[in-house]
Amino acid sequence: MKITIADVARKAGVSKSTVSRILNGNYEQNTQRTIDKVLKVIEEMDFQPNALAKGLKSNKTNIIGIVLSNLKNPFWASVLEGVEDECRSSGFNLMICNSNENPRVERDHIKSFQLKQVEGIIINTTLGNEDIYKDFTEKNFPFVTINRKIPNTEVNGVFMDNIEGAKIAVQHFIDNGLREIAIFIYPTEGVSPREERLEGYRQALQDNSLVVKEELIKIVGENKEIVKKEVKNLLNSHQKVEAIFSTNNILTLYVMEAIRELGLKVPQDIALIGYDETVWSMHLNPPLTTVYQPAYKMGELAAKKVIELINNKEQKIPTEQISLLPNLIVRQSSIQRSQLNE
Amino acid sequence: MKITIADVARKAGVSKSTVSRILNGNYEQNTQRTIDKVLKVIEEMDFQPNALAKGLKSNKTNIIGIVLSNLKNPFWASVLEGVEDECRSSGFNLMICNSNENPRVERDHIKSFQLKQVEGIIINTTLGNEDIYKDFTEKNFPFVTINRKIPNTEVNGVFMDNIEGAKIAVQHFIDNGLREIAIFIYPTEGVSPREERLEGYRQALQDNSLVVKEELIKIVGENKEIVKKEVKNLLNSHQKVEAIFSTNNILTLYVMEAIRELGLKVPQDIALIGYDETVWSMHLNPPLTTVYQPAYKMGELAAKKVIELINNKEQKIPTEQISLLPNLIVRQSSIQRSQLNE
DNA sequence: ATGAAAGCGCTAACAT
DNA sequence: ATGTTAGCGCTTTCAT
Repeated sequence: MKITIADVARKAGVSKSTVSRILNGNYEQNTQRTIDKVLKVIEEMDFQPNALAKGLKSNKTNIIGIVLSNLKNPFWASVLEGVEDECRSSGFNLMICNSNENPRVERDHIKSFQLKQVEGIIINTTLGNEDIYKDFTEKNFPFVTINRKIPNTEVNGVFMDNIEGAKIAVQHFIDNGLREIAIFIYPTEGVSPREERLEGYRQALQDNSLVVKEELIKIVGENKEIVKKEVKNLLNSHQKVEAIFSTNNILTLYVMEAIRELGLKVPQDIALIGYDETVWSMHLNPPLTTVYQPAYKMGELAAKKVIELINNKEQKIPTEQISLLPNLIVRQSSIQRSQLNE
Repeated sequence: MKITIADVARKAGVSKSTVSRILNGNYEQNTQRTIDKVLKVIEEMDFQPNALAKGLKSNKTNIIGIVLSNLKNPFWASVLEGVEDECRSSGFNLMICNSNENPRVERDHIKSFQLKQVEGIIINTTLGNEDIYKDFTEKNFPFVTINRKIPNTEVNGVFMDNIEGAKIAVQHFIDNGLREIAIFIYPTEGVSPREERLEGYRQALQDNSLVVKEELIKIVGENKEIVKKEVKNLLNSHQKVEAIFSTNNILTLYVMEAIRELGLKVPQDIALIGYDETVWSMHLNPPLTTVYQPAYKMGELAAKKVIELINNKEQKIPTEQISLLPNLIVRQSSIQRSQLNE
């Protein structure tokens, strides 16, 4: 049933080695006649070399594994696209799985990738398996983390500069004359992008000699109703709040809904900036100012890095942390009426 | 460096066969002592069986491949999640790639999957490689299409009932007293979901004895500005239009933007229904009525189907087409003021 | 209850 | 310029 290299060799009247050589482009020493003959037979028989056998022998599978923690967030779709494109253009296949933020699941997936002999792994870590990451790095196994930093561990990674991202958002508010700026953020829990966004928020205020008011820092979960309640409480309190910096794309939708339900207008009553540019940002009412993160680029660079590591396994390449700069996409949600009319 | 079954055998003082048996749960005829001993050594050495060798020998890789055509659309993220979950719980790994709607790329990916000996393939076809699909089906190779139907070809597939989806949307308009209903749709180009949505639109009108007005059928490309121009032309013409059925989630955002720019209100001036429920639908202003499609379910069922085919390769299972029903999520965008005040 | 040995399909060192 | 041969790490039949 399945055609092997031996079948081709027999039919072409040559040895398996010759077929193998030609298959792999080691033409140098072959007669053009032989090459043509073998190629013709391969074509005729529609021969498909078995990558398993090849991989077993050569220790190269041309497979990269990626572990994501959340497929639903469009941010990750872009990252995945970047990784996929890069893999494709470099001739690698991509194995994907979803840890769903569960370290146990992540661990299983990594093990499974190893059994399958993937040549490298890209991961958005759940921060529960540092021992594995450390082990990989020590063993020189091609491994790249994305998005989340791993504390106290020198591994290859591609990250966003989240401090900067928060700073440009808050600075933009300040530049527009807003001073009472609240931040909505998920519990940081050691997740570096969250910690950094909060840190960036603080820094931006301090850089402008403004005091950081703890009551304007709203740490919220993913429950929509609770988020909305927090927004309403904040805006109804005697706290003066002029602007909200919402640090997650879905969270921002909840915030807007709450504001709308209060009968308040963005940006006239309250200015708003969201984190992560999405397809819908510009279509919200009003169009939303967002911190754009180069997600596709992050995926692409991560893939490039693993591939570089794979192609240079002999050399011990020093670990590298790449940091990508976000930028602000200014729309109406963040600009007060006075500016709007200029 | 790498530990093999031979190393384990040596250390445990047994043969490779014994280790292999125990590894694969063929305990029946082994002494408990041997089992324990071998298991202990496996544990101690942290032995990881090489799936390549296993696959080469056993002709089973436990890998499924999926070819998607568009990673960015959140609809596909849900599908992917369904596929991934099902694969995981059934012990399969998932290889993913993106055809980007390009049949040539799709073809390359499929070839590549075959070389890697994937045991089954799930695909959202670009409709350019029917020969391959037919071939797979004839050869009894586990193969399932999703979302798009392949004309004149009996292959396994999981689809949405797009005729029904369009009908419930249009019927909802009609039930609310709206008669002049326009549809915005991408060029059908043989893509079954588009054809069916258009068909469903026509049927719904006819079922209610309304005439289908060709000038209310707007076939548009993906260019935002052109879409907006079309919307404006339509609403500014002396055509009476009471409602718009927008058949794609991104398209709907463009439509809304154009309406807003015209100074018209949804739903008072023009009612609107979009296709595909998304995270942002409920947060638009006004909240958008959408046709919800069970995307996760589609992914899950497709994966279940390939796995079923994989596990029963001997039997020729007749091809099956599964159709999933969408349903309408009613929000304010589709309900005219009169209803709103009830 | 366990072991020996052949072989899955390929590559590569060595031989010619 | 091409062929021979010995594995890669595993499974599995056949022996014992």
